[in-house]
Amino acid sequence: MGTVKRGSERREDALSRERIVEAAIELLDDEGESGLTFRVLATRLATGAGALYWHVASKSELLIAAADTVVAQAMDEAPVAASPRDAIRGIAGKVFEAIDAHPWVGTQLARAPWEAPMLRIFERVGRQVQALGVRGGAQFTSASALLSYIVGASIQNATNGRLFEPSVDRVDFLGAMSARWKELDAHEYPFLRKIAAHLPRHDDLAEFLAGLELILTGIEASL
Amino acid sequence: MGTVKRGSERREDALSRERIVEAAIELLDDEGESGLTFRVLATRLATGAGALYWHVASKSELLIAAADTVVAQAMDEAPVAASPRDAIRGIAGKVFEAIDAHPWVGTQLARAPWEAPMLRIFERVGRQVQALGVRGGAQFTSASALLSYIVGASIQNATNGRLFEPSVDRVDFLGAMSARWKELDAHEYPFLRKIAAHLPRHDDLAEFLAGLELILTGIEASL
DNA sequence: TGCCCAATGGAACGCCGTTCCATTGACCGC
DNA sequence: GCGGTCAATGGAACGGCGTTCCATTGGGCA
Repeated sequence: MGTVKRGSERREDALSRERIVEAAIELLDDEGESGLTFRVLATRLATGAGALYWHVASKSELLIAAADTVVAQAMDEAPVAASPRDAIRGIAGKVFEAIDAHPWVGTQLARAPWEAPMLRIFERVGRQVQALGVRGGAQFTSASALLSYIVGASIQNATNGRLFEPSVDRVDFLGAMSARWKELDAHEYPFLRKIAAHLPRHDDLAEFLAGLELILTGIEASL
Repeated sequence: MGTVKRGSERREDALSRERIVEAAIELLDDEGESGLTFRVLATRLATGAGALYWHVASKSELLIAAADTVVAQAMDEAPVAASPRDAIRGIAGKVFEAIDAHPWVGTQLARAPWEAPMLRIFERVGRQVQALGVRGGAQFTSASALLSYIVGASIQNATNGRLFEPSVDRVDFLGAMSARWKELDAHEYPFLRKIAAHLPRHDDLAEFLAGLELILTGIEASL
């Protein structure tokens, strides 16, 4: 092929920011947050750790880029909806799904809440809040509340499957958690002890969406 | 003093789990999350890093204990209230305040959402949800939604003051953020660009409590 | 008084993120 | 075609981390 403006393609397998981010996402998914290491990443890309720094400034920048890629894709996949309320449900569901599939994205959003990935979600939610008929400063309030809930709840959910070995599945995890709650001090933790019984048969996504409805109802009630 | 059951007091300045956790909190507050190091902590306590492991199993256990101490104190300080709704406002406010004063607590809650500190908050919120008249499975849904919102929003707020140097204050931070939002792509980010103007004069705590009202309204509407 | 063992603290291990720099090899002007 | 230039590479080295190991200590009890 002819000349390309800058650097062009040295080799077919040349390093590039995209290839690095892609490999980082794979590694994070495979090995978890502690599995992402410049050395391991370099090995997977058949290069040296130093070379990565030509394309990526630091590990935290790489993490943000990785999270942004996942979030951007999730936002693109969010279904078009008839009503603003449905649109918000769709966006929330996609975020929940993305963080569930990539738990490290949740941690990342909590660590850097004002970076690109969070802004993407905020923008999408905000537009629908506008479409809902919310006016003025309440737009910020409502969109922020939705964002905080969506991300906060997704993070908590995603940790379910991450705490123990991958071999321990969700049902076992909830069973163990329920047992732990039942053993709490009766005087200090009456509420947790009482609802511990509900834990094993609760549906994460349904619970998440039910919580979302509460906020949506609150927003529409204050229109 | 006579004999004490176990180990007793070797010296007045003896190491103990409490003293270690206390020093860790100080260090985290002074230097931020990256400032907590077993070596630095040992130096502050005038001992060696290895000695700490006699009282504390690992760094992550220490972080949980530190966060739990802060959260427990915040919960103890939560005001008694006339109505359940006021009580929830009080609890939320204390959590917000605690995470604002100790941003590392927020990160910690996001990283380990099923540990003791989170359960403390869940219990307090859950009791008030019960008192509000919510029944059965909806208690879990409502309390979870409140918890996710309270913690999620507090984390986002706390990061405001942590991103840049301590010398950069809140107003400058919000101004810089607002400027960044105004420079976003006009086609991709219409909502953020529009509300960027509101950013510099928004009141964090008021905004947080306004978002809380949305959920409370939603909960009471579905009674 | 002497033993025991909880408690200590310093050294060492294997990682980490990051920096440095000698080397490569494709492109551009000649 | 040829040589110079410089973006890009990758391996070595640096300082610091969490954690482990172990020789040493010194207070309480038989």
